[in-house]
Amino acid sequence: MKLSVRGEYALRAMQVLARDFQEDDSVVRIQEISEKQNIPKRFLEQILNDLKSAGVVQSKRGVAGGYRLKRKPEQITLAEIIRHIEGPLAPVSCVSEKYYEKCSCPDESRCAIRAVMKELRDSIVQVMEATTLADLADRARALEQQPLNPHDFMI
Amino acid sequence: MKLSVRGEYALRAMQVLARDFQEDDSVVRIQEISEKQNIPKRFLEQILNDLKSAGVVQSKRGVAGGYRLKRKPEQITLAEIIRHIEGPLAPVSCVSEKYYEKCSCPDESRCAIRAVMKELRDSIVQVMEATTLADLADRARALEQQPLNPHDFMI
DNA sequence: TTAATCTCTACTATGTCAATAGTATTTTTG
DNA sequence: CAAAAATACTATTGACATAGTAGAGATTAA
Repeated sequence: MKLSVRGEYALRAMQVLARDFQEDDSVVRIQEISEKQNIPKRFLEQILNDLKSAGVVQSKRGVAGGYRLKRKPEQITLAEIIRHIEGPLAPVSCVSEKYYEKCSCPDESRCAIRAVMKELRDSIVQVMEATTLADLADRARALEQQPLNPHDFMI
Repeated sequence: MKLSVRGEYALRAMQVLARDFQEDDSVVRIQEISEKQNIPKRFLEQILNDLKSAGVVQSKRGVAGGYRLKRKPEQITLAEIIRHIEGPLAPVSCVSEKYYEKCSCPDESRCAIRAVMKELRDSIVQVMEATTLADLADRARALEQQPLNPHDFMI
């Protein structure tokens, strides 16, 4: 059920771009994202390049180059990012809406596991479609306000 | 976010054992599970062996040998099975209750992604903890009643 | 022209999926 | 009681995907 490291890095990189997003053409260097998030730089390059072909980010080459979100943070969901990096959100492909593949079981229509996996897919998709990069940035800003570990504030 | 093939096979095998479960000492042969579910036999052996050390099934060797659930189907959840086969249910280890691991991000307590992943973990755990092998067997029986593909019955 | 940056391709290491082969145990049968 | 057959058990191996590294090239600003 785990996200791949690739997928996790992608989300963390997008969180940085979302947090620093401005309407002008300002970009953030790979180096900077890499340092802020402890992500291996060369690996991050590949991931950002993927997200570029996916239309999530755009890049500027050369000396003052870097990456920025191609659309507003409100218009990019976590689901979109993960689908481009990892493929289906569904735990098994036979319940995927966007990447359906027949599974090896004898009769999908009578597979009880498939029924449960559909429920699971729905809850996963629900969360990932509902959360945009803008939400992420808002939350990040809120968390930055807290001076200490949030556990200390739980009543 | 995908289940490994191993995990999927484990669930499908347990579905068979749950469906055929009886209070006596009857066992089901690997061969039979393998045929019913189109799972490579030799691979299934390894998976069932894992589930044996996990205390989910028990085995009987020799001519009339095979596998059976070690406990009643009501007492085995999908969460237990997947945790033993795959490890954490959480999409990233830094939000796992049972298998927590520090992640590489600079400050977990201020990571917005982590907050979202926690929500996701909760919905996943909710479904997997709530579903027992008895539920699966009930659903399987109900689906067997339906003569045709359930899509045909949706209004 | 130089330096900083992204881009592209290739390579390595590790882990997972799956198949293969052989071993150990139990029941049946002669 | 011993041999044979059926079954679970264990270890090894190869193919493929994932994670990460490396080098050379292309583009841009100063």
